[in-house]
Amino acid sequence: MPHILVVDDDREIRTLLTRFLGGHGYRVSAAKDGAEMMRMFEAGRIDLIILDVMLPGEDGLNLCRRVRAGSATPIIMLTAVGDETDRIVGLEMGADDYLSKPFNPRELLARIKAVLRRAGGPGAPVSAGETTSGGGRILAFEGWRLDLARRELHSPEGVLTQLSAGEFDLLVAFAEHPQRVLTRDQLLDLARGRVAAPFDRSIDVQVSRLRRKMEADPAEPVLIKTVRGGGYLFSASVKVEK
Amino acid sequence: MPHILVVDDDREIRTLLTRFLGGHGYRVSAAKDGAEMMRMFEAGRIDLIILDVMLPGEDGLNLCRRVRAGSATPIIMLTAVGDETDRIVGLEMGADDYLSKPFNPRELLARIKAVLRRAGGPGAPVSAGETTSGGGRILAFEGWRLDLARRELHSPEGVLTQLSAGEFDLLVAFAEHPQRVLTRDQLLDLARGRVAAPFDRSIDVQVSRLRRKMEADPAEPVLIKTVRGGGYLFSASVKVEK
DNA sequence: CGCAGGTGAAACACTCGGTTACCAAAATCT
DNA sequence: AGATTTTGGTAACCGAGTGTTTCACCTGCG
Repeated sequence: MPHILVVDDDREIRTLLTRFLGGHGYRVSAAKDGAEMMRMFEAGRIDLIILDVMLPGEDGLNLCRRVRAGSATPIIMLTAVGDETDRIVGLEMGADDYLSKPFNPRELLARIKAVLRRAGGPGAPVSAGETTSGGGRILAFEGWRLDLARRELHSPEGVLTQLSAGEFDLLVAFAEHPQRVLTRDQLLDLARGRVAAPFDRSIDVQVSRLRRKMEADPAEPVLIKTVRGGGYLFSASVKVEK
Repeated sequence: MPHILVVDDDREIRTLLTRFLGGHGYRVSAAKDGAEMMRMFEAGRIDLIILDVMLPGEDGLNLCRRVRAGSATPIIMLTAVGDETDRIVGLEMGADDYLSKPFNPRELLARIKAVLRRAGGPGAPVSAGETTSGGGRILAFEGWRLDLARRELHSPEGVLTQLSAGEFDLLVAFAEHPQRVLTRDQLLDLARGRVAAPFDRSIDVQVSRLRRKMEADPAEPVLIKTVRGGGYLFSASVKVEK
């Protein structure tokens, strides 16, 4: 069930889209401005953002660029009618598609499907002459290199470090939200896409396993710090490479 | 008398096309969704499919792919006006032509004739799993070369590696969707054109056989990685050569 | 100083995936 | 056609990965 984040300052449009997309099998969250959007984007696992260009405060184009700086999450921009300029700038900023207001909901649905299909679906085979580099990002921190496309972790010495699927997913969750305290709930959502059961300790165990593989001294963790009563914190600064 | 299958959820378009094409010497059947379409397609001998992209339930692009998995029957896609994305994806999925709505019936007629002429030459030989447009493509990755036309795999050392038909199809499915987690369902659909039975382990076994032939150390696979709870991932980047 | 809640770690249980063996269907060879 | 080989799928076993439980320990507090 893809999770869509709708960003628009018009309350009516937000409720309309929430209801419409919800009725078509999507999980929908809504934000009314950039600040709210970034908070939600960093907290939950978002599969696609529908982003109005005209927003109070920071505008949509800027937000688009900021999201793109650290993530390949698909973005569909909503532009004012016939505003060619916004459309072009939007695509340059890295938006995946655009739609001018007022729009036909069915058309929005079609674009959402198309964009999601391109981004992660089974379709979209490689086209001739291209090297595939879809979401080929590499996250680099403290000498480590985390290759999201190949699902590989390379140590500072350059050796391939074997991680289990769960360990890898958890590390990605950390590396995509560095220098922030993440609760066990958030980590569970980001890495496993599920919510915590009472007395759920699985994240603790996985953190411990990650530390054993990555920390010089697992008893004195440097990369993944414990925040008592809060959760865990990934302390390295992360650079997005590709 | 060629038999055309029209697939569109709009009743008006169906009757319009049925009457129009019928009047021009074609036998026409109509379906309102994917399920109906597949039923008719499998029941009768269909010479050409006219397929709307936007459909209730399974969408046109998916249907196109499913038909292509087991047949070379020509397909003309109907896309929403100016939807470049759908058009491109549609052609990648193996559609033979596209037309954006609303269209001129005479233009549709011209395209039908053209497509049938191209397809229905001397017998139109089909090999399952082959994409129509991608005649002589070679997919290259990590030194390996996968020749789709000859159905041959050459190792980095240049030696011909023997693969069974099923192994070859599965490898093609992987190489056409690199660096993406593919579920067993998707792989079964892509490589075999069928859906998974409960407790279906056939993909696992085929993956194991592929690894034995291609991985330096099958116990620590580098090319085809396992994503526990998710499926498999082809981790090499692929270049299309011809 | 004792207590309560929080965390790390070891041990265990359960699930999932890799692999082998085997069988039936299909292809190939006499 | 019949025999033989190849191939693909199923069943079964085993090991790896993941979550739960438990206990020890630590920290902060009364």
